[in-house]
Amino acid sequence: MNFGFKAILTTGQAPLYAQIRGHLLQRIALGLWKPGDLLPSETALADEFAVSQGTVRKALDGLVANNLVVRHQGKGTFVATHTPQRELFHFFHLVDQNFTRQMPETSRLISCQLRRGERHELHNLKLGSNAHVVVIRRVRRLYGKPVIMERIVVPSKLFPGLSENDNVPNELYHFFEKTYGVTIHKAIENIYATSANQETSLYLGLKQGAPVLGITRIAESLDGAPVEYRLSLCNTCAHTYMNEIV
Amino acid sequence: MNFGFKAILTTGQAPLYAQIRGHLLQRIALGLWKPGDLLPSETALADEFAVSQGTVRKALDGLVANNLVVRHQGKGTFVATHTPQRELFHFFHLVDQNFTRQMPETSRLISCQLRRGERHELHNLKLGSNAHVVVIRRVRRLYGKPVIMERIVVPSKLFPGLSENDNVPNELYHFFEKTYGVTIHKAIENIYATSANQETSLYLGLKQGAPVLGITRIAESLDGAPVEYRLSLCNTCAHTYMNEIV
DNA sequence: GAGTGGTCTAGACCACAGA
DNA sequence: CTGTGGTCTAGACCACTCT
Repeated sequence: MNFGFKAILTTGQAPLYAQIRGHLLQRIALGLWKPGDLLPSETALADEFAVSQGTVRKALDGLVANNLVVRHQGKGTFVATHTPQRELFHFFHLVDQNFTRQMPETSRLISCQLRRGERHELHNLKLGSNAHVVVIRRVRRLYGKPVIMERIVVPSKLFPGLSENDNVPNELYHFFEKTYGVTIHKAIENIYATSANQETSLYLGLKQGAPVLGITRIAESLDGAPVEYRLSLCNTCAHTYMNEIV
Repeated sequence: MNFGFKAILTTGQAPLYAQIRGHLLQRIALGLWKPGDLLPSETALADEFAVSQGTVRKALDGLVANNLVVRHQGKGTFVATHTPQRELFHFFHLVDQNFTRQMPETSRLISCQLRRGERHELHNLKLGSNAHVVVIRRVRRLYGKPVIMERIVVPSKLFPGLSENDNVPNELYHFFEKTYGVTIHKAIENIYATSANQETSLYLGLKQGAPVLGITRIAESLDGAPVEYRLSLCNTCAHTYMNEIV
C-alpha cells in the first residue's frame, strides 16, 4: 500500500532517506517488526514510501551501521537479534592474557529479588520515586574461576514475574529480548578501580582490600529509555577490560 | 591523468569502490596527501580512476566512516587531522562525576629519555631486539589535581631528536602528526585494577597501595604498524573511564 | 557565477539463496 | 527459475562556499 508518504515527507527539511530511516526505526522500536523478522524487500519499501530503491537502501544502510538490522544477500533484511555471539563481542569486554574473549560459564545466581528501588538506582533508570526494581546478583566464572560479581537492577514494570524466576539464564540480553520483548540497544559504561569489600573478596576469592575493577553500565532499549543499571566488580589478575578505539 | 585503472581493477574480485578506497588510503598513508590537505574533487577522482562519481563517493564514504577524511559541502574533502577536539573525544576517556570530558591541563614532564627497549616494549611495538625507544614520563592534571601518571614508549627511529626535546606538548598526537608525520589512527586499550606503588602514590597524592586504574594502550599509525605503547595509571576517586557501547 | 559535496532517481547487471 | 540484496552507472537538482 502507498500512504502518499513522499508528498508529506518532502515538506520537511530532513533528507528523505533520514525520514524513512526514522519510520523504519519506529516500526522496530514499537515491536511491529520484532527481532529476527524479515523486513519487506527494498523494492517493496520503495513502493510503499514512493521513493527510489536507492533511497531505501541508504536508509537501511544507516540501520545496518547501528546494528539494528542485518542484511543477507539473496535472503533479505532482518531485524537484528541478540545472539550469544553478538552479546559476547559487543557487550562483553573482559579478555584473557591472549586478548581473546571467552563466553562466561554458567553463572552462580546469588539472589533475584523484587524491592523498592534505592535513590541512585531510580535516578539512573529514570524511574519515579516509588518504583520497584528487580535486583539480580550473580557471580560469573571464566576458566572455572569466579572473576566477576554482578548486581543487575531493572525496572520491575518491564519484567513482570522476573523476580520469581529462580533460574535466570546466562545470556541475559537474549533472555530479555525473547521473554520480555525488551531489546538492549546501546550502553554506557564507567570504569574505575576500587578495593574488594568483605563480601566481594569472599565471592571472588581475593584478599579483602585487593584492587578490583568496578564497571557500572546503564543500558538503553530501542526507544532510548534506560532499562538496566548494572555494577560489575572484576578480578583483573588474569583478565583485562579491552577497548578498541577506531 | 588516467592510468587505465579500471581495466586493471575489474580483473580483481573486490568491488571497485573498495579498490579505489584502498588506493586513496594508500596515498594518505604514504604521505602523498598529508593531514589537512584538500583531496581532488569527486569528479576529478572519478575521471582519474575511470569510474562514475557514485563509486568514488562510496569509496570516500568508507574513509569518512574511519575518520580518515572529512567532507565539507561547498569546500571539498580533506585528510583528517588530529585537532585537540578529536584527540579529546576520540582518545581521552576519563570523565568527571558529571560524565563530561575535560582537556587535561599542562602536564608535568618527569623525564624524556632515549634507551634500549625492554623486552615487553619491543614486543608490543613489534621492534627488533636491539631497537631503541624514547620513553616519556609525565603526570597529567585535571582541575588542578594530579590524576594520571603516564609512561609513553615510542620507537626512536620514527621520532628522531624527540629525546632531546625538553618541552613535549600536551597534545601528543597532534605533535606526532605535525612534527614527525606520524598519524595515530586507532588504538587498543586494556584496563585493569592495581595498587599504587611508592612512586605512583607519590605523584598522584595517594596512599601507597591505594587502588588505581591501569590502562595500557597500543596505538597504530595509518599503515597499521604499532607506534606507541603507553601505560597510564589513574586515580579514579573523582573520575571514571567512560566507554560507549553502540 | 563556478565549483564543491549532498540528495535522489531510474535502470542495468551481478551474486546468492531457495523452491 | 524467481526474488533478494550488492554493485555500478549517468544524470538531475539542491545547498553551500568562495570569488
